Amino acid sequence: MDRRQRKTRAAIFTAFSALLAEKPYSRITVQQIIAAADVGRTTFYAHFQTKDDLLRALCGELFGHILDSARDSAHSHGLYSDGAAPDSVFCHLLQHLQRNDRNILGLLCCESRGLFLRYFKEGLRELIRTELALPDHPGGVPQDFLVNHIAGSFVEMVLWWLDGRQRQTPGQLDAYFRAVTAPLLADAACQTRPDTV
Amino acid sequence: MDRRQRKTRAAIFTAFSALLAEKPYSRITVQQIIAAADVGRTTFYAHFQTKDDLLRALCGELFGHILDSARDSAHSHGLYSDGAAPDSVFCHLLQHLQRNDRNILGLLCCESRGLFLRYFKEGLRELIRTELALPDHPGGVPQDFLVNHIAGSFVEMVLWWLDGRQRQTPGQLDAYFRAVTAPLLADAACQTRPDTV
DNA sequence: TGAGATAACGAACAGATTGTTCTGTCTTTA
DNA sequence: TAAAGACAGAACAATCTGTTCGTTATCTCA
Repeated sequence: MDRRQRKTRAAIFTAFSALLAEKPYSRITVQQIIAAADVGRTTFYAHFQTKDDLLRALCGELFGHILDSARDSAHSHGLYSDGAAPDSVFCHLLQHLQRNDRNILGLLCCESRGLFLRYFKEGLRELIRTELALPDHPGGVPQDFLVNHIAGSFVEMVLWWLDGRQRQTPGQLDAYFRAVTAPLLADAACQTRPDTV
Repeated sequence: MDRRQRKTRAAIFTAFSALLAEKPYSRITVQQIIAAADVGRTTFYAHFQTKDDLLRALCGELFGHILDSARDSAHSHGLYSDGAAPDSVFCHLLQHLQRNDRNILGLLCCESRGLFLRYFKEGLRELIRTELALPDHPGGVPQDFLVNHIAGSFVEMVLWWLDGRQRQTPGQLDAYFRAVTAPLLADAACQTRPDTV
């Protein structure tokens, strides 16, 4: 990709992120974005068809990155690790978040986080579906339901964590998450419910 | 409240709901709302400061209603019923949804459902916090986390149900929900994990 | 190194939306 | 019946959107 393109694209992403940190998505205008990015109006529309399009691109960039990383981790350790918590993929994801790569936390804390989490959850579901060998019908519940439940629970946990000013470490959160989801997977190739936290 | 006010308010709500059924919230303009409601521009702004304000009011109206009803049900049966599934509050909520009171399903299916679910979840959390006697630290997990997990899981389940064209009955869903959450509450005054579904 | 291709700029545009203000009419209520 | 309040209708300035134009700067490849 042309260096000029990369520069403007980056400038727009940065400006957009900064704006999201201070006002809700719905109140951000293209005007403000191009002003903050110091980019011509024409240029913006050459890169993105609309503001929603920009949002999609940003989400793809951010979550694609950490989910790919998680997928790699899954291949070496399994979705739920069988030993030390820090090796689990969920813990891996949480560590990524805490490290705040590319200011992803800023976006997940902003008023419009619902928009981002929708993308995040979609990616998560895909990850769980492909990487975790789920039992056929644990407790009489369809697999599809279970995948949604696990992905959804993870996202809800992240929200809770963010709202609580991130007082827990990734390790703690991972333990909580295991406590509420691992029992459902007792049949699968995963750790049994931890008795201490 | 003045009958005129009630009529206007109702007309706006109805028009707004109808519009939400056919296009996303972000693409609905005040123009369209007042045209559909057949109401003067001035009148709209006399009732609602902004479009977001209208959304808030609608959510309060809708969810306030079914959550209050659920609260009553909780007082007579407990949050998880101890016998027949149809008596549980969660099942009660699901039945409310399925009955599609005030076209609430239309709103939860539309592209902007994220906005509505935020309100719904907030109300749910309050309901669970006040109506369910949770064990202190089941599985070493903070109560607050558990409340969020249960409310969040319920909302995620509803989403899943809606996306799947509502193929399950409230009774089935309630059974699924018990299967994935009841084990966490084994210590509390609630049913143990059902072994058949 | 030079020329063509590509990206960005800046200005300007019509069309639409927003929230407000005004005046006049109708309905409620006291 | 009279005052208070709700509504309609029109018009408003300000803003935003998405597009078009001609011009300048930068990249890429021969």
